[in-house]
Amino acid sequence: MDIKQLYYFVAIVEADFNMSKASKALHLSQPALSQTISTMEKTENLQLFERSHGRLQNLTGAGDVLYSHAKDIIERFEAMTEDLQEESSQLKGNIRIGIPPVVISIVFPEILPIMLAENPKIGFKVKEAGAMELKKDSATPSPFLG
Amino acid sequence: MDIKQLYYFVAIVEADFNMSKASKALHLSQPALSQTISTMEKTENLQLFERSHGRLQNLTGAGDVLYSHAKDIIERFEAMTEDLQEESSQLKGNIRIGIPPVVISIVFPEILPIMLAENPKIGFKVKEAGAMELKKDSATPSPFLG
DNA sequence: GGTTTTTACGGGCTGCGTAACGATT
DNA sequence: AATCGTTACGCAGCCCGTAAAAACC
Repeated sequence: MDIKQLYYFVAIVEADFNMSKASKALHLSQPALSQTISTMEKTENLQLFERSHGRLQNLTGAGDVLYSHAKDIIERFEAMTEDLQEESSQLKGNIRIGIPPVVISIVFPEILPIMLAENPKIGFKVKEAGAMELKKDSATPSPFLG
Repeated sequence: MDIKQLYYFVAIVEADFNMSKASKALHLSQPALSQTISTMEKTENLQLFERSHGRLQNLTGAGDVLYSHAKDIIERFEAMTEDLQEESSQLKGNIRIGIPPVVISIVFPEILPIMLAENPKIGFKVKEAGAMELKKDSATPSPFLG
């Protein structure tokens, strides 16, 4: 059993037990889907769908059990994925910022809190000094990214 | 990302960040484990462990996030597996039972309710008749499984 | 030298697509 | 005829184990 299989299974249910429809939604060939489900049923030794007239008709009892669990797990799985993507997109490292007092009085209250909130992993080190002072201190091209 | 990978990851954390130890617990070669984690980190584009001195030392922030989610998902996954195994072990079909009155008076109250409770999917059809009558009706060897 | 992790390499398994078939409407 | 599902087949990708190396104790 595998997350992907849970996705496939749920997709079929939510495509009104129509494998062809589900396979399109999954961007997967229909035989691949059929085979996956078949393998699943054999491996777990249970029947998930009621089949008749060569079509899927409904969920069996076991299918019902699987469906509710699958929905739950998928939901949590996607929550995890979301959190992880957020982590991976978060910038890390240290940024030294030098701003003259006149500028910081405008920039700080508006921009900095947002940057800090969106990137808690960044260590901001703000140095407040006159323009002359900053120029001397900084050997890097930009006063904002050093 | 995959359930199996979550298992692997959690195993490492719970083996005190010792891959060799974890690999034994997982019945998996240590290089395979190392590679899986490495692939995971690259694929998801995040670092899960703090590494230094050629060892794993601790979880990173991202690792923390993954760990809590993973524990949760694994727990639910195992709950599902348990439920499914129960489904698959349940016997299905129909059983015709023929018992003479003298026997049924003993068997029914003691055994049958248990059988019914443990196997709700079975359709029990109990026929009560004298021993002679049953023998005539049944062409099958056992009076209990036909 | 003993642990621990990473890298390299090769083989077996599996998941998938294409194709063909079978069943139903 | 059109739709739906299963079966057959071949290939690419991966997962893993063995082996070897690198880093650290």
